[in-house]
Amino acid sequence: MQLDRLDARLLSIVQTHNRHSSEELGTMVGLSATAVQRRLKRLRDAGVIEAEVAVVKPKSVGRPIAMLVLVTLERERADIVDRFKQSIRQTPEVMNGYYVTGDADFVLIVTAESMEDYEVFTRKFFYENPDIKGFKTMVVMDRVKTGFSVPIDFDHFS
Amino acid sequence: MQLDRLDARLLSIVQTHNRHSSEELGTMVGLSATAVQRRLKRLRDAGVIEAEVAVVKPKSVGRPIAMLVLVTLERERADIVDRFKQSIRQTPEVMNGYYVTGDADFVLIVTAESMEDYEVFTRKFFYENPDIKGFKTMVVMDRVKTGFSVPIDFDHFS
DNA sequence: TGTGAAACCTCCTGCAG
DNA sequence: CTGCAGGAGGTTTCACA
Repeated sequence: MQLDRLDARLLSIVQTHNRHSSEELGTMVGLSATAVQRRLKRLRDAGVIEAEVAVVKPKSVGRPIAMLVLVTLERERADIVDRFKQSIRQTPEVMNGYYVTGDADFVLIVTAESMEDYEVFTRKFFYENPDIKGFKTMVVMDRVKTGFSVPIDFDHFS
Repeated sequence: MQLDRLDARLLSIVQTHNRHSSEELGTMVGLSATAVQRRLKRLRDAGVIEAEVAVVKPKSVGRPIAMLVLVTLERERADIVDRFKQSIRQTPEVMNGYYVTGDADFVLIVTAESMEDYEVFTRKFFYENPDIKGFKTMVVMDRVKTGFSVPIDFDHFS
């Protein structure tokens, strides 16, 4: 799908604040409310906007701590990789999972209620999985930047 | 703020799909539309809901690739750490930044338009920063799980 | 908590530029 | 593609029970 500068500006706004009215958005980018709605619908239907979500503070729901885990598989074979991707998707404690090149095969962000809780998690998720060669846990002391705001360069759009 | 089971159920819904009508939410959790809206407003005001955002597909806006970078500082001193946190917040290419214990001091998720673009970024962001001792780049081959869904255990709420 | 009313917003459609 | 206008339905905030 081909985007123009107005789409880009709308995206950069709604990706950080999705509760503006169409009229507000219209005055911000210089369009009518109707045009804004048409464009947002187009962006949603085309999958440019993948989802619209509320961000919940983890501490408020009893998950104050997070770990960053570097995972290495026994063998980097397609079926093993796919199987591990599946288990990532099915495990709610894993908030974030990346398949990467380099020292590790996967990098995960895992939330926990406590250290003991995380320890229990590692037993079930890592030690009982024969595909996993090893993992290294780094405790997250501060989530400096969370969120998924993509930098948007307006000059790249007509 | 004290949450109950209904709040927890509302949160678990809106954190993955924030476009339900209040009435839909009401029938899902067993409340009237008005009560749902009152609760959501309370959760927003209390900061339990930190933000409401649209998730934009990075590929659609010209940022098809991502790197995961392990950063080590020259010295882990409070003022140096704080200065680096600030530069993370001010740099849009850094989508995600964590201050961690262990082998590295920070872990970043950086988006780029291309490898050359990333190389330019590393010169400006890492090599020109005297606080940085070193960094190790891992190319993200697949973003298996992105998003911010916190696992919510309903049993933990009255 | 629920109900009901009023004001506003959304979303879709048709029409015109 | 744009804006304008109309209508159905959802949101949001009141007061009141």
